[in-house]
Amino acid sequence: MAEPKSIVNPLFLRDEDLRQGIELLFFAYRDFTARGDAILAKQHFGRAHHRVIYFVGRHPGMTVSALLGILAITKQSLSRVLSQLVREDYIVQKTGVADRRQRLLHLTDKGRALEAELTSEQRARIMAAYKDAGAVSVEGFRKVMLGVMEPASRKHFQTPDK
Amino acid sequence: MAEPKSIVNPLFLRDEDLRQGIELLFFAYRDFTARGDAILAKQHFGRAHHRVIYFVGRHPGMTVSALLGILAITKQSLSRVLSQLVREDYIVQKTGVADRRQRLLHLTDKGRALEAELTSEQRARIMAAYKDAGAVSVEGFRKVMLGVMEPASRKHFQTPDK
DNA sequence: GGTTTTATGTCAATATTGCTGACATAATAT
DNA sequence: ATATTATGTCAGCAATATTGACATAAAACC
Repeated sequence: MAEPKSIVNPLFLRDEDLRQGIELLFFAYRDFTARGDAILAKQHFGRAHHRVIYFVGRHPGMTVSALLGILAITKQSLSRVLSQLVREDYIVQKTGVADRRQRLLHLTDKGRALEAELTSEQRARIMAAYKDAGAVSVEGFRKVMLGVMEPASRKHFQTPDK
Repeated sequence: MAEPKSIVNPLFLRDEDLRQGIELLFFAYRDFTARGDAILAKQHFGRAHHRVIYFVGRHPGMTVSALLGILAITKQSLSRVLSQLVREDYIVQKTGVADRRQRLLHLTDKGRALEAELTSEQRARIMAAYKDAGAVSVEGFRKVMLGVMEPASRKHFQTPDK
C-alpha cells in the first residue's frame, strides 16, 4: 500500500490527526462545562439556564428572537427555562419602546451575581489555557474554531471595533 | 479608572477575548455535533450512541470500564445506550480471554458503517478547518484545547509513537 | 381600515440523556 | 473462604430538547 494518503495530505491532515481533533473538541468542551453544571445543579438549574444567563448578560436588552437565534433551539424549549429565570428573579423582561411586542431581556442583580459566578470559572479556565499557550497559539485556536463552526455562526465574531 | 486590567494583562487576555473564547467553544461544538445528531435521529439514536460507537471504533476490544472512564458517565447511563446498540447489532461483546468477567467491545459491520458515516462528516469538517488555518494554527488549537481540558483528560492525548 | 405578519407565550405529548439507589451474578484476587 | 472487581439491570426522577397546535398583541402592509 505504501500510505497513499500521506502523499496527498500534509502531515497535520492525517486521519490520526483529524480523529485527535474530534477528541480534542469532545474532551475540552466536556471539561469546560462540567464545573458550571455542578454550580447550576445546586440551584436546580441546568446548562440551558447558564446559556440564557450568559447571553443575556453579554447582550443586555436583547430580544427573545435574538436569543433564540443564538441558541438555535425552539421557543418552546427556551420558554420553560426563561420563564423559570424570570419567575425566580434572575432576568427581567422590559417591553420594547420602539416595538411594544418585544420583551427585552435584562439580568437582575441576582442574575448578574450568578452570571459572574459561572462565567468567572470559565474565564479563568480560558485565561490559564491562553496564557500557557501564548498569543500565537490563541490566534491559531481562534482560526480553527471559526473554521469548525457553520458560516452562519461566524457572524457572531465579527469585530467592528477592533 | 484608566483600564487597570490592560496594564496587568497582555492584549490577548482582555475580558473581551476571554468571553470570545467561551463563545468560540460554544458555537464550534454546537455546530460540530449538529449534523451527526441529525443523522442519528433517523435511527432513533442520539449523541450518546454516537460517542459509544466512536470510541469503540477507535479502540476495538476495549472494556466497558475503559469506555466509562472516557465518557465519564455512570454505568447505568451507559447501559441503556450500550444495550440498545448490542440489541440492534451495531456492537458485539466478546468475553475476555485473560479475564472472563470482561465484555470486550467491538463494532459489527453495521456498526462500522454507521461509525464511518458519522465520523466522516466530522473529519471533513475538521480537515477543512485545519487546511484553512494551516499547520501553525492547528498546533495552537491543540495547545489551547489541551489547556482547557482537565489534566486527567490530557492523558488521552499522549503520543507514544509520534 | 382591514388583513397579514411578527414577536411572544403556552399547552400537550414525546424522546434522549443523565442521575441516584439498590440489587445481582460471575470471576478474579487475597 | 472471603473480598473485590467487572458488569448488568430495575426503578424512579430531572433536565433538555423536539413537534404540533393554538392564542394574543402589536406592527406592517395595501
